[in-house]
Amino acid sequence: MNKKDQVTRERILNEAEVLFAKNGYDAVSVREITTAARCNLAAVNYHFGNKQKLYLEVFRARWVPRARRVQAYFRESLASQDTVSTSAVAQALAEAFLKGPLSDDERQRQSQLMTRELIQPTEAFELLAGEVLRPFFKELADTLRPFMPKGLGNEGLMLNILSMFSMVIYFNFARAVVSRITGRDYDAAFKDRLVEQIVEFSLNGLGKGEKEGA
Amino acid sequence: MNKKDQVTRERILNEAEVLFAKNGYDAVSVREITTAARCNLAAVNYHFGNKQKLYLEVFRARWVPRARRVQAYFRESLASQDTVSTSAVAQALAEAFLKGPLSDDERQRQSQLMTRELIQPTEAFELLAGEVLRPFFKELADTLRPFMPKGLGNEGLMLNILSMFSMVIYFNFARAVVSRITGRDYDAAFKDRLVEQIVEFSLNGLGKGEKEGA
DNA sequence: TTGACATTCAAACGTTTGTTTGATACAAAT
DNA sequence: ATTTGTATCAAACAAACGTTTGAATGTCAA
Repeated sequence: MNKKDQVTRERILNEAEVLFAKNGYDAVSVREITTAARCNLAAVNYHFGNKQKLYLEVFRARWVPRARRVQAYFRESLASQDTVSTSAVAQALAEAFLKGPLSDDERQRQSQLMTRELIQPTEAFELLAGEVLRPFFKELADTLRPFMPKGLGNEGLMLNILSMFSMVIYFNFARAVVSRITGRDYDAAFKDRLVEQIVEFSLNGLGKGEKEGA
Repeated sequence: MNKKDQVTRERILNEAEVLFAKNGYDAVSVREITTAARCNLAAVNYHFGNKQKLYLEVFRARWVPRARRVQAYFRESLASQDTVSTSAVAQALAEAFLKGPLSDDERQRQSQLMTRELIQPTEAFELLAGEVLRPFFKELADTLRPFMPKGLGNEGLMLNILSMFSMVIYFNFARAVVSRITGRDYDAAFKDRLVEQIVEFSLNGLGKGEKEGA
């Protein structure tokens, strides 16, 4: 294995991720990928075996590590608080996903790749669910458990977490609708607004609390 | 235009909807569609011009009318209540989308088609957003407005509606994850549970209220 | 310098793709 | 019975697809 090889392999992975995220697996041809990566057509099969295995490797080598970075950001952001509370968890969660350690392009790719797997699971879904989502939800559950009402079972807690999660990923992947409905661009100010929205809604639902603090 | 023609055209639309929803535009071939519809390959181009126009017609002739049925169901369900309240709106919304007038297959197709357009808008997105989502959100906003805190602007109200909506569509399209995390099948009982979850979360967020009523 | 191995490359493989064509079948109107 | 218009069909089209091949190139150890 050469140095030049690594470079080509990496370039293919990068371009494949961008194209798969933007257009989906079937709409992207191996020729598109290799042209974007400025290498020969046969390079995909040489380095990855075939197109499907390249797609899987995008998740293994790119998506999962990035998801772990987001998770780590969430963990640290929570640890930096003096006291953990429900609102701190919601805040850290929303910030990690909507702002967090990823660039805006990375974030968009990440949620597009994930959402495609959620709609129509392939082999990559096992990676996504088993290595990232399930452990992360488990961690969230353990963190939130002490603050939940006694009567709330594990299923109820999980559903609450999924409810928060639904907002977080929705505001990431459905930008087209959100922009169209609110009439706002996805700039830094709007992302702040969305974090605020998710936190507030997670705490009080439809407005009961009139933003007493802050 | 013949009677037989209508039948073929309808069969193509039906099979196209099923396949586009399940596999996405690019993963479905015209041959697959015409084989499933038991007609000649050239029928798609004869009746619809080309594949892309067929895809668009699926939204025009199938998706939009179904979305209107869901909307109507929501409206009637709300009208049948003696008094409109925030919780009644949330209840009617969640029920319309998760149970509502559609069969389970229809519901799944509907949200898969929509979610694909949300991730990666095509020409069909204009139909979806302009003819269905925007007017529906407008209606929701007008209904909820009287119950919202005075300080809440139009943008805040819209974001609240989008937050509810995010849960509703998430619990529809991300069945794979939801099932995997909660360990439950999407049977009638679980859908009831999800409606309850969405209503409760929409009203109280993360649990502040310990389900005082009911 | 030679040999062994890893990587790139142009070219071709056999399929499958969306679309077009021209003949045929069928219905209703003249 | 003949004309007219519509719908279906098998067959073919060029283009694009994923993958394979075998030769060329580069790299490093012996």
